[in-house]
Amino acid sequence: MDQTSTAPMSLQIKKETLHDQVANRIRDLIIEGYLEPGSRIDETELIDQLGVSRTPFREALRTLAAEGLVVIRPTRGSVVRKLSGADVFSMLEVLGHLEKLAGITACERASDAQIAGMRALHEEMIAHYRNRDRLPYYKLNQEFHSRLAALSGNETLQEIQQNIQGRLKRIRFVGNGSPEFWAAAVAEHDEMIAALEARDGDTLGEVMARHLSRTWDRVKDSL
Amino acid sequence: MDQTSTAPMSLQIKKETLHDQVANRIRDLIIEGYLEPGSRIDETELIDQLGVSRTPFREALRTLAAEGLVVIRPTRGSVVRKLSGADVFSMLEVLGHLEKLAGITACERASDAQIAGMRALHEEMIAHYRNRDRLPYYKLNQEFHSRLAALSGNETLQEIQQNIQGRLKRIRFVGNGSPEFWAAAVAEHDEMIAALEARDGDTLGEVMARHLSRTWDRVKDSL
DNA sequence: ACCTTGTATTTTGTATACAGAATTTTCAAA
DNA sequence: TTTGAAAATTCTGTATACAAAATACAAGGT
Repeated sequence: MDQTSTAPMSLQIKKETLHDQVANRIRDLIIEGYLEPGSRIDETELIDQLGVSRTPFREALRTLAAEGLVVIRPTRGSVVRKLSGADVFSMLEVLGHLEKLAGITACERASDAQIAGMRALHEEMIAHYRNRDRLPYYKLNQEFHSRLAALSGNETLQEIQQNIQGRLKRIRFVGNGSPEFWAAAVAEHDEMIAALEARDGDTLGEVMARHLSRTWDRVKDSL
Repeated sequence: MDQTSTAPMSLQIKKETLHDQVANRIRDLIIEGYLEPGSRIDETELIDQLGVSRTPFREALRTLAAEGLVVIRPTRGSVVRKLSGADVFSMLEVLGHLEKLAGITACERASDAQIAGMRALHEEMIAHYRNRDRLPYYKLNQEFHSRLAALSGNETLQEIQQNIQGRLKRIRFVGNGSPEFWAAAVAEHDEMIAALEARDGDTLGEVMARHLSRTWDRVKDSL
């Protein structure tokens, strides 16, 4: 996750199995919109587009189902999960509380170096914001929130945050909002960094929660 | 969930696919301790014990892996996931905050009938407690927490609560604690019901959080 | 025309076969 | 005995084959 850290990284050559590759590929296809929410997943078609057999493909589907990205209807095929407004709201509600918790614990548990790293990331984001580079900003934004979750030191929190973030990626990507929303988001990130540097957990938690409930405003119309 | 409700129930015959059955079966085997945490899962052996072929079996394994109950090490077989103390702590920390949220929102969103249902369930639990019937109490306890999560009206919260609860089942079952712990747990449930009936979200949330952090005390020595 | 019923086609679920890794065993040399 | 390499065996990953179910389609009846 943190390539620049000094922690000893495993040199293990990662051999990714086919089903993992397939799962990753399908995830991307969903996020990038090639597979539309609600649409049926044509096994035969995707299989020979990907050039794999059914076995790894189906295993991948089951993984994605467990992650909540697709829905498998027994004997009736699979569908890209379509999120209702209520679904998204509920996810953001949970995510808000989770990130609030992450913020509070991060203030207690993070090292100074880690906090400095967050500041650096934030500056990078601001640079992209100044140039109005949406995609790179978007990507760093994902990382910003992931890293903050990591600073909580709570692996379960991280895992769940990752999962929900994954489910929402598509929607956030589409409903990336107006210039004003963007500016507000940047301002909120500013507050977060300040609170984190001051190790003011309550404030950070409060900002995180607010940030997430704003996200709902930013996104809700594109449903 | 509520079989006695007056809502029209679907008459659909539920056809469970083999891999779902297998996944459920393996889940039970893990919870009941036939498959020990950390032990390798012998594919060949389990396959002919269950009387299924490898395909549904492997699909089931991948589901369980996504749920966090087993770990699949590429080309080196699968293992029942063994939770470290830190794992359990992190899960309970998250679960505590989630259930706190559930409590707060339940006070806002639950109907009087639903609250009465919780009271009834609580009375049942007390009856089991008086008779020192551990297993039935344990089962209703799971339901108590699930139902409370349901009252939040937040599906994502429910889903995640379910998932974490599932991962912890085995451990909770083993470390079911001393009589004093049990009595304390019952007392806490008492507080919860009272707060819920008073629709006092803050108090309920506070009790939920406390209850979960006590759970850590109840369980931590059995790791 | 529209619904029904039976048939063909497609699609899904499961079993099995095969290839390539990893593990275990064997056996010889230090 | 211990060590190391090679062979044998057992497992895992993937492809494919077959069966059962669902869907699409067509013919016949109302």
